[in-house]
Formats: sequence, C-alpha cells, structure tokens
Amino acid sequence: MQSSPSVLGEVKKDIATRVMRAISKAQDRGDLPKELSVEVKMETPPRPEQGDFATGVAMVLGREIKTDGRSVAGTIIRHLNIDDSPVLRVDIAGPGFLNFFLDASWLEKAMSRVWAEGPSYGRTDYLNGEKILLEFVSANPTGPLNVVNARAAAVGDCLASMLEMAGAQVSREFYINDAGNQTDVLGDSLEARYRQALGQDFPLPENAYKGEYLKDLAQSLVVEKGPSLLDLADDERHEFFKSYALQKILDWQKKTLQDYGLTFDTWFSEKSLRDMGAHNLVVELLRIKGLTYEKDGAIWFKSTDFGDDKDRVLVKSDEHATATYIVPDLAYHKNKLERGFNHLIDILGPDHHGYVNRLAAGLMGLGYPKGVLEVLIVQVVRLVKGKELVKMSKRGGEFISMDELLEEVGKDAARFFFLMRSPESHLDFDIDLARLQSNENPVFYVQYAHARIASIFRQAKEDGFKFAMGPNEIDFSLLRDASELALMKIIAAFPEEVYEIAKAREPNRLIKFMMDLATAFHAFYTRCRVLGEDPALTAARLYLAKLAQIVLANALRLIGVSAPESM
RNA sequence: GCGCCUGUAGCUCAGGGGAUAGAGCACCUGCCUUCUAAGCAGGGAGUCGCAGGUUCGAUUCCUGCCAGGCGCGCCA
Repeated sequence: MQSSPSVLGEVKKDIATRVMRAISKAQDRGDLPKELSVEVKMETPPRPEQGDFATGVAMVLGREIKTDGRSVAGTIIRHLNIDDSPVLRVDIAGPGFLNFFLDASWLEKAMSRVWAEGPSYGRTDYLNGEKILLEFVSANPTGPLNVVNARAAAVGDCLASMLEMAGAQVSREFYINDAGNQTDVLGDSLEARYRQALGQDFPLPENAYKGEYLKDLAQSLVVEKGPSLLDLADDERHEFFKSYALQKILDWQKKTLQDYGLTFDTWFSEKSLRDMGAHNLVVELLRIKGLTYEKDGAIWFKSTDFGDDKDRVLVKSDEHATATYIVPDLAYHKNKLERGFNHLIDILGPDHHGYVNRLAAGLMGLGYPKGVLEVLIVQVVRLVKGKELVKMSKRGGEFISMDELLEEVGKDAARFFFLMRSPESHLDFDIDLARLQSNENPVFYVQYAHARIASIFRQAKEDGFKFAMGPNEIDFSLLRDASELALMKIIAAFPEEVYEIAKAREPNRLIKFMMDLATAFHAFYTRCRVLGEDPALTAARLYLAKLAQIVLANALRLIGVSAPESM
C-alpha cells in the first residue's frame, strides 16, 4: 500500500516554509514586530491570471499590526528567497494577496506520480494511525430500508473510502437493533398476519408494523409450514415469529445494500451485547462513579453533569426494571472503544439529533474523553417528480423504499444524487431527473468524460497508433495549452482534495471536484485533438488523457459509481 | 416553549472573513465529412431572507427577527 504526501502538498509546504522564513527574517531585521506568529495557508486562487498558488497571510499580519496588507506583502517579498524553487515570480494583488507563479516542473512530477500510482493515486498518509469506526445506516430490522437510509449509506460509504485513502484505518459497521420490545411487536405483527393468512379473524397488536412485507412473509410461511406453527407452545411460537421476522428482514436489508455496492465490515448485534450482560455493567459503572440516583422508582443518570439539558432515566420504574434504550447504546459505544478504535463516527438520521448530547454525556460519564464520539446528522429526503412531491408508493400506505428507489433510478444516479448535496441540507431528490438518460442528468457528465477517454484509446488502437507512454517516454513540454495546464492542475490537486474533504466530512465536495475535472477534460478534448499528425504530441496527449481517466476512475470508485468504458 | 437544519440566479443547490459570488438544469447565440455533440465556446439572469453589530473589509462571524422543515418520552 503506497502512501506519501502529494506533490502539490510538497510544493505548497515548500512555498509556505519560504514565506515563514521571510517573515522571521523581516522580524529579525525589525521590519515586522517580533511577537507575531501566524500560520501560512496556501490556497489555489480562483483565476489563472492570479497565479498557481496564493496566500492571504500578509493581510492577516496587516490586521495584527494595523498596517495595510499590500505593504506587509511588499515586506515579505523583500525577504523572500525563491532560489532552487519552481517559483518564477511573485505578485502582490488586490488587498495584499501574494500570488505565486510557478514553472511546470512540479506538474511534470505530479503527473508522473499519477502514472506510477494508478488506481491508488490519491492515497496519502495524513491520517496514518487513526483507527476509526464508522457506524451508519443501522436501520431497525423491522422493515425495508428507506430513502434516508439510502442517503446515509451513500454518505457513510464515501466518507469511509475517503478516510481510508487519506491513510486512516476504517471499519464500516451496521448495528442491528435486534433486541428490545420493538422486536416483540415485530414478531407479534407477523404472527397476526400469519393467522390472518390462515383465515383467522385475528387483530394486529398495538403499534403493529402494518407494512405489506409482513403479509408477504406470512404468506410464504403458510406455504412452507401450513398451520403447524399454531401447535407450538406460546413461548416457543413467540420466539419463532420474532427471530424469523428479524432474520428475513435483515437478509432483505443486506441484499438491498449489496445492490447498492456497499459492504459492511461488521454487522453488530445488540442482542449479543445484551446476552453478555453488558447492559447491567454500564448501569453499575455509572452507579459506582456516583453518577446515578433514584427518583420515582427509576434509576437516573446525571447527564446534566456532562452538558445534557436534563437527566435521563437508565432503568424504568416498571416491574421488570427495564433499561431504557440509552443503556444498550452506551454499552455498544463502550464496546466499540474497547475494540481499539480511537475515534467513533456515527451517522444518524435527523430524528436522532436530540439524542446526541445524552450519548456523549454517557460516554464521558463512563470515563471516555470528550470528542471520541462524533455524530453526523444526515437530513431528510423528499422525493419529487418534477414539481410534484412523491410521498406514497404505488402499493399504498408505505413510504417509498430504498429498493423501489434503486429500481427507479439505479445505483449510480442514486449515490451521485445523494452525494451532490451537503449531508445536513434537506434534499429534494428529483426522481425524474435522476432516471433521465440524457445530458440533463449530471451523473452522466462525469461518466461521459471517462467513457470518452476510453473511446480515444479504442480509436488509437484501431488506427494502429504506435505510442510509447509514460513519464519517461513523452516530451512533457508539449503540454502547454491553457486547457492542458488547467487539467493537470486539477489532476495534481486530487490527493489533497481527498484528505481535505475527508477531514471536513463533506463528501459533496468530491462531486464538485469531479465535475470540475470532467469540465477540464471536456475543454481539453475540444481544444486539443489527441490523435493527430504529430506522434510526439499524440503520445503526450494520450498520456494526459490516461492520467485524467485514472483520476476520474479513482474518484468514481470513491463514491461507488461505475466508470463506464462506453456510453 | 426549547433544540437542530435550511433561506444565494427562473428551478435544484455549491461556496465562503477578502481579489469580478459559482455549478447543473431551463432560456438565447454559435460550433459535428476528423478521437462519442450525454460535448464545447459565449450570453442574459442574483439587494447571497430582513435588521443591527464586530472588522480596514461581511454574502461568510455574532445577536435579534421573519419564513420553511425536523425533533423534543420511564418509545427505539
């Protein structure tokens, strides 16, 4: 597994270091006050005429010392040493930006890195040593996955892949809520459907799961077993329906996620924790630490000590002294940390945001540091068709399921659309747009760039082009068109982008990057004919096209969308 | 009442203390006898919800307000 800092990262760091040295030199000479300390952040300016890299550090310093940014920038430049660097020229621009113009040597180096690393290009070691457990989807095993689950699945899977690419060790985990009274209700609901399927006039239990899928399950049980299940003893029968329903629905969810191209590393059962007695242990630990008290016959946790807005019941006052759901969840998160992960990320739905504080409080109560748990809330999804809001499925009474969504628009469009928006924004998912097989659908824009490149190589082969490819075979100086330089810069930025985006937990920015990359390629394709008369130029452009294709493929892999060879 | 999310172009949304606020779709004008036109080039289109504050500079940060969405159990 190859990992190294990106070429772009090295260049930025080199320039930042030189700027830092210039600042301290200016301080030594008394041109800038001594006590200043500042971080030099290198960015990519919005327009090519503003250089390859820029920093606003002079303006930041200017604020500190009440001097205008441009004159501070002038001071920095006077002390700046750019010997043995790719920097050709430094400009002061606007309110005091330092704009750096570089020769193309760093791009050549960056491109050969892409060539060498291929499918693993983008990998860095920024997050080496991080052991992250990323829990997402974790839908209740009481029904089909819904569209918010699909959104969380897209976000979680992409985030996990990006964190891995940035050097972290990541485990994708699905928590199965296979204990608690909802599972009893599920079993009873199935039993009622089974009896109804046998012709009995049998009512659904209170709070029953009313979906069609339980009727289907019941029907297949009748076909398989006839009325024989009614002969079982009460306990045995109850247990059978419960575990049968759980197993079937879980299998179904697994199948849906598999169709989505998502594989979890672990499926963690709540029941297994409960069987180990982990629940009682959590309550006991909190009691020993003096963080619990009794009131109204219940046991409470002083979560307000840890920033929660009210204390929470741990053990109910009912006759069975049942634990509330916070207890198994605390036991579960404690277990995650005991498995050696140093950081936990949960992706939860919008209905759980009120739950975050008490969970964090509980973990702190158990003695874990603040911040080991990070919770990302994925917001609601509304399905629309053009202007019309889609609420119900054709079958009536149920919200449209993830299966139905995938059937309608396919995995590629679904994942792309979910990742286009920032996770915390409310999403209107336009089914009509997503299923369109045309240029109106943004997913094709990126895929098309990949397919177009594949097509160039097919054509090259057909035409019998003889070309030697690779960084040592081509004349890099032939790639000097503005569109070629722009394309190379985006390609060079990929590893840093992956790291920055993973760190910010904003996978939607990867979509933006891919759109920009596709745009840069399409512009290059239009301006620069790849397969031309000049063999040296053809070889150089084929090389660049190949590199663009590598990055497109790597980025598409990160979001779990296919990279077609033709469209 | 409290908490969370959102308010940016006709629509769906990015962005973010600074340099002329962006994309996709829609609309208008050009571009296919040559590597896929699912493309490219260009154009019109915005008081960045409203009002204050901090700042040399706010669409971005802070406060208040308005609007929309979601949540607030000894349910999970």
